[in-house]
Amino acid sequence: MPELKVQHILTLAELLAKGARHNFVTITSSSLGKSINKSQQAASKHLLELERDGYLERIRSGQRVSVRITTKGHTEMTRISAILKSSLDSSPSYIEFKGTIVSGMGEGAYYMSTRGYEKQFKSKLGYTPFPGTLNVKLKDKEFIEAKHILEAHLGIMINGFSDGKRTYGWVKCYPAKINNSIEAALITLERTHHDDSVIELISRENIKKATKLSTGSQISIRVPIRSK
Amino acid sequence: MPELKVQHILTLAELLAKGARHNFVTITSSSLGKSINKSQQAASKHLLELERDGYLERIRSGQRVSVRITTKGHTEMTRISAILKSSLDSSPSYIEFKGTIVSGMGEGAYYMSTRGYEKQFKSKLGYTPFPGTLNVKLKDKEFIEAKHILEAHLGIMINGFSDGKRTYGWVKCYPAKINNSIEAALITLERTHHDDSVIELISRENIKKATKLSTGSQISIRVPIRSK
DNA sequence: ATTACTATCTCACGAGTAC
DNA sequence: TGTACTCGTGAGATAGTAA
Repeated sequence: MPELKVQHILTLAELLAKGARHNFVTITSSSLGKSINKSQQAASKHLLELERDGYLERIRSGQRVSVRITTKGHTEMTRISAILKSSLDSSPSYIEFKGTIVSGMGEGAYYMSTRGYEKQFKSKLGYTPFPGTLNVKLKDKEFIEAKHILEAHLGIMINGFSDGKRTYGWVKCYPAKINNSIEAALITLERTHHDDSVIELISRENIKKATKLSTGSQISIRVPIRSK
Repeated sequence: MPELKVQHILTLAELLAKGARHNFVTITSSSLGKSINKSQQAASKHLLELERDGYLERIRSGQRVSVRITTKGHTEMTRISAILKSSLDSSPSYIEFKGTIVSGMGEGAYYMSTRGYEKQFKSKLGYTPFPGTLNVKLKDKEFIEAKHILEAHLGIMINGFSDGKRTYGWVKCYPAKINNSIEAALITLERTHHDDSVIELISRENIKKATKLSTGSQISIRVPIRSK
């Protein structure tokens, strides 16, 4: 689609940067070559081809050669720049997980309702979660990998504590949306009893009840991330 | 400087557009090839090289291959996009002419102070120009060419008229700055008595007096243009 | 259906050089 | 100094094909 050759993009960018949009700019092929990290010959050929294809015009006054980008050249550069920019901007700002609900909300309940965690959830998450976790078995390798990527991002840290009898590890919370609607938090535990392919979620409500989802249901979890 | 190969830019852009910034996106080399207008083999090689150089990661689940752009890849694309954008934005928004003042302010005076022109100058330009024009002999071919480019842009049109005895052609005015300070207007005439290498300027004041410039002085004229 | 190898072709680049 | 030929080299593309 870009009928402008890829190799010429940087050359045009360089000329544009030198101000050749509206005015003729005097330039030598060797200086241009240095700017684009190519030889004098390559720069000369670029100019020749760009001129031939209508992306720039040249005027010679004896030795001096002046160059100006045509509207066509400018349009094309604008287009490419827009493609790049939009492909960068269109990146979704979330990490998505897909999998199926597994198990009950078994032993998670015990931990989640421990006093030491509950207080922190309330203050850092803004609510006291339903006592129990929703476990989701991830569908593919890529989601397991995504979990590692997620861990590189900042989450809400719930500190571990000890109640004298035993110690409880930290819990990291990542606010998330289930099926693009229910507010929840994906949690990672310092001491997990699951393997890598299972993630755990907590929420204000009993997720299964609130959503008619049950063991075996396919769900999607999206964790928004701030793309610095 | 871009250690990312130029040929890979569009490939990365395509993957980015498919959402591969944070999530693994499933893709085949032949579909990617179609997207970037290359062969399946070329797309495959691009993925291989981009992975080798750390711009993306791949995960295979049997036949399926999922791809995600790394931070390095994203950073590099952002950098290139910024280079392009800044080279487009940095374009000066004026057309510049350089030359030397010639002749006196001879016969222009007669026309400029004609009642039919004066009224229009006052209303369209905002002032009644000093009766006389400053003529500038352009220094180089590129400025003569720039004059033609200027003519493709919209100017302020002063209509021609007839006073019964004779007819007067239109005058097109382009507000300009002389030596980056004095407000003036470059004018082009329907019926000019100069050759292409001379431009005429009008101004509220007597330019020569106001600026200590005289015949033979080198001056610069900048005509701002709105880059649509 | 895939991916990715090998072989081949094309063309971008730089060296040398004419002008 | 300049630009821009020719020509040799190799990167990057495709065709064919194996797995």
